[in-house]
Amino acid sequence: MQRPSVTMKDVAKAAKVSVMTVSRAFNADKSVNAESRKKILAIAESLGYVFDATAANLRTQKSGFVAVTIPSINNANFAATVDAISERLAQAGLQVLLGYSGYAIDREEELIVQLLRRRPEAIVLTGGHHSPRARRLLENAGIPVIEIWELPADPLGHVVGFSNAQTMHGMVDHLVALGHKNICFVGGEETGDQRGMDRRRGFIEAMTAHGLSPEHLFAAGPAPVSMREGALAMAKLLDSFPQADAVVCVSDLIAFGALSECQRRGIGVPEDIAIGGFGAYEIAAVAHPTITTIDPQPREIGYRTAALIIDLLDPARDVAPRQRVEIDWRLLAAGSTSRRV
Amino acid sequence: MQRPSVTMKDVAKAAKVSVMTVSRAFNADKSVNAESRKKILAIAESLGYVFDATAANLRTQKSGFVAVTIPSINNANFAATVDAISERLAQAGLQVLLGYSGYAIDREEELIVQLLRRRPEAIVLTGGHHSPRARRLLENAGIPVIEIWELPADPLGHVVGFSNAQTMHGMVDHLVALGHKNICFVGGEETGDQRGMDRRRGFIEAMTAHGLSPEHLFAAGPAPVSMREGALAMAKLLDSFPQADAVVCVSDLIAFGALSECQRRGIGVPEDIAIGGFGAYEIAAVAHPTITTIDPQPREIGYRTAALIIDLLDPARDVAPRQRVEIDWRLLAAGSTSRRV
DNA sequence: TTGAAAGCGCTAACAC
DNA sequence: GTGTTAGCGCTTTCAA
Repeated sequence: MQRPSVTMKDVAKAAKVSVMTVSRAFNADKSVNAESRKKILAIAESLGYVFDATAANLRTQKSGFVAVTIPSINNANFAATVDAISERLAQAGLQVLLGYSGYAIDREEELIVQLLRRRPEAIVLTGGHHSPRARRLLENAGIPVIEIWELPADPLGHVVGFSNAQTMHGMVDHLVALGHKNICFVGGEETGDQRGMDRRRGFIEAMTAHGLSPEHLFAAGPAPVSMREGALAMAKLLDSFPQADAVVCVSDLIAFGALSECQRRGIGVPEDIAIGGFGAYEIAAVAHPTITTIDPQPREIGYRTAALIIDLLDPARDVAPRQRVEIDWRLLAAGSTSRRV
Repeated sequence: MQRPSVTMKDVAKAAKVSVMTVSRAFNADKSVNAESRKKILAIAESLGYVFDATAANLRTQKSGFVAVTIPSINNANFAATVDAISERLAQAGLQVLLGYSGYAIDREEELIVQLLRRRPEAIVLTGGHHSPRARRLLENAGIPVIEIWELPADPLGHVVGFSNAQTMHGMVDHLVALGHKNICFVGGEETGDQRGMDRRRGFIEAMTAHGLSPEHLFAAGPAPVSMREGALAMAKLLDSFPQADAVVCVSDLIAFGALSECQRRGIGVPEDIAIGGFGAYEIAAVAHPTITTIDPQPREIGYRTAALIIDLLDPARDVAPRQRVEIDWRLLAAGSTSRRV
């Protein structure tokens, strides 16, 4: 039960070759005889040898890791982005080292330190808001830094994202075109969720641009907010502002909670009140009515991020610094916002 | 932009001490003068030094990693387990190295190889079904192996889980007590989702035990299955077996899809047909009606797993081999299954 | 309380 | 096509 610790040396001895040849066999170096290689790998397998990446990394100064931070693992959209990153990077032999910042800037700083100690070859950060020390560490790390899911005003390095504020212009335009005027917003207060706050800001901008009052803002509590909070916030909203004819929610989960609350009260959606969400979560497509939402293409964010990293790590390619990849978002109009008569 | 590569040597030189003293300072060794330590850490920070865990790991033969495999990141329950594991292990200075097996046994084998190369100090596997080579690798790895989310008949090492089949006895007993007889099951066919298949098996056992026909089984497609597939499967079910008075679904997502399909058709839940799910997903508590489900306590699985690992890695504690921690599950009766008249 | 030497398991660089 | 030597950045061990 103790570490058997079969090393390359043991394999070399058993195969009657030098350690170097074993190393070459494992790294698929062409200079090693194909037959020797096959034999060596077979002997290694029979000895139960497992290549030690730690030692190789130290020598080559390449960890094979890409560090990724997300606010929470329990969010289908971030999960989709991470999944896409992992999938694409695995093809390039890179492994994702994942960490959760818990929507807290100081948790993120500590996390970044822990991740940098592993000497990742690149680091991906969800969001563009970091502590001063975190910024310093990242700037000095000497590795590509990619911020995703936002378009930070002052990016650390590369960016793969979209304007969360802009998406809300799309949503408000859609509702105004349908004849809505008393439009409210739920979520995105000061909570550490920068993207939610950006969407709230975008809502205010868009309402103002249409000459409508952007003052009907309802809190849903600190991130992460979900369905339950959506129902509670909607109850508050209906009680305090019954004239509301549309509600924009910071996420589809909130929107679904809001929809549930309406159904509980016998309020018709979209006849009495329209509801819009964000995120194109599965629930938006399955709920009754289906929920109008914004698709931010989370997998596309992941793929583009991974592709950028692969390019950046390829010494043959000379990628310009501070790439800015803007991801298209789409409004998906659905049953929860239908034409007014 | 190239690796600045400040090493301990550089810090030592700047602080006018030996590398060894710097090492002691970073490891909070009491033998180092408190004032020296403070000074050294300040100098290190000013130089932008970041401790190199790779090098330390090689020397100490401890990686600080615990490897964890889950079928998919995009599953709130596995995410909750991983989150709880990470949280608890972080307190012990251990980092989670996460990988996705994609519900495929050969993907899992490849993943296990990749993870073992990083020399984790323990490995956690979701599920108890592995390829022969994977089993061999894990047995020879010389580290604690913990299988979770199931109670495998032939475990590799330790187990933290529950009987998926048993939970369906609970669900069927509940429905039978309410007077249901024509009970169907949706999901869990041969798809690589061992836990889903176990639940399907448990359903068949329980129905047989009650003297009821366990033959109304409906496929929902290969894992991962979700809301959409639930709606489609329910449509098939309603068309081919209109006498059905209750449906047990392999997960709450399927159950919600099934509920949606009923609502679309004007079929009353629970008046015309009762629906049960699994997983205690948030949707079960927010849907209308709320959905009766099984809570498998995913965070508890994570905490108990992490606690076990911490004990196992503590040389002072002598934990018996092949621990078997059984997690309690609970039936949460809700609106989708109400008493028959 | 601090330092010097040796080495963890692998690979770059250079021989042969 | 294969082997030898040296060393990646730390820490163990022993000495002072």
